[in-house]
Amino acid sequence: MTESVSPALAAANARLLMLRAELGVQTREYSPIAPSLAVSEELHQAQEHLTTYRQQVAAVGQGCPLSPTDTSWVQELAQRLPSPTIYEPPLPALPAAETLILHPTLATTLLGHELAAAGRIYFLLRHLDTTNQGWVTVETARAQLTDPNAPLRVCGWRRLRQLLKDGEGVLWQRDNDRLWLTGAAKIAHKLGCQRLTGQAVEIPIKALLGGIQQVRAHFYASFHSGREAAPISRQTLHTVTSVPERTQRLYDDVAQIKSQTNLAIGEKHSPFNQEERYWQQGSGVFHFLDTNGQQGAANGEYLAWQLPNSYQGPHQPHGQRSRKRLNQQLADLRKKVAEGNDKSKIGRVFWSDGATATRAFSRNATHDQYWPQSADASSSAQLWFNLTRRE
DNA sequence: GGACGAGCAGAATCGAGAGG
DNA sequence: CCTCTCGATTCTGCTCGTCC
Repeated sequence: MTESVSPALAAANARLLMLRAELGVQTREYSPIAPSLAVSEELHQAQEHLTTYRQQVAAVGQGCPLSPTDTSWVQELAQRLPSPTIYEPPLPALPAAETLILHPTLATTLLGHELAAAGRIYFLLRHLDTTNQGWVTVETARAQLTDPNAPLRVCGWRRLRQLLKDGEGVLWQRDNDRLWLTGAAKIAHKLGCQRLTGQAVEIPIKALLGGIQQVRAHFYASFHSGREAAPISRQTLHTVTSVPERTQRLYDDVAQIKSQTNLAIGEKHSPFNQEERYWQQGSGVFHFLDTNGQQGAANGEYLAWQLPNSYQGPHQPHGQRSRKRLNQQLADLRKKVAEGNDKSKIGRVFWSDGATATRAFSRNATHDQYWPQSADASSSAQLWFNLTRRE
């Protein structure tokens, strides 16, 4: 886009470039005061609005006697004219992307370190850094995040100052008037994260603009969005996400996480295996009467027990590539610090099909392995087959 | 009895205004 | 820019009920 520039401004710009060259400061590609696309678009809309109104006035005015002595036509014209509507320019638009990429492990780690509020600021600053230069000025942050008219307004300036203090050294480094944003891998490393698990997900910017509860809820929900919908207990979720069970249920509602009841169908019922199963599963075991004959003959009696729920998050997965890259960066950072690797003693027990569950069972028969039965639309619960562990 | 949902009350935290 | 205050919002522990 080429625009004419006043000679004085052009001279001043040339002088600035010369001074920068003398000081050895690198100069970016400079576009001389061309109005931004958004501004010229707004101007164009306002002009169209004015043109339309002029046409309306001209159409109504035709046929009116233009006598300088008789001014009654003025009142008549005023009654026939449409009342002019005030042109209201649109609110400043959000940067082009309306979603941001969030790694569930990072989100839950922020929750665990009471950094959800500061984390929200971090992701919004990343969003504001449209050129990926790695920093945002404090002035920009203040204008975009605290101004009552700003589309990204989430708090007052005083609260922003507190949050900038909270995230200092972890989420960003403040250098006079700039906030240098820390990379995702470095944040994870600083917060003691071993590796990123689950798929990155796309979170709508809108989700970060509500109350802190909504933000926390979406951070929590990203954990479900980024993993398979395998059963997981509230207790395990508490361990993994640091969100108490009561709060998890609340977040389920806020972030619209879908939950699914799961039931495991075991062997045919007999007094002997009932005791055995009680011993293994505890008192959650109950009598399942198969009236429809889904497991074999109709009205067969089986032992069954309730498994933890499975959950489906509201966000779209983003793919594996960025996670692999970040895990490589994390591994590089970890090389500098000697530490053990706490591998799970149990490992995966829920599988998508019987074949993989059987293979897993053949490798390790010390734990039950489960795979889902084909879904029954009439039932609210998902039923699971299982292979029983051998002691 | 385990897992879950729901309601309630008190605690904790947040956010804004006032004043220095 | 900091501290204090206070109302609003959010979180959490407790209890009870339901389902299997």
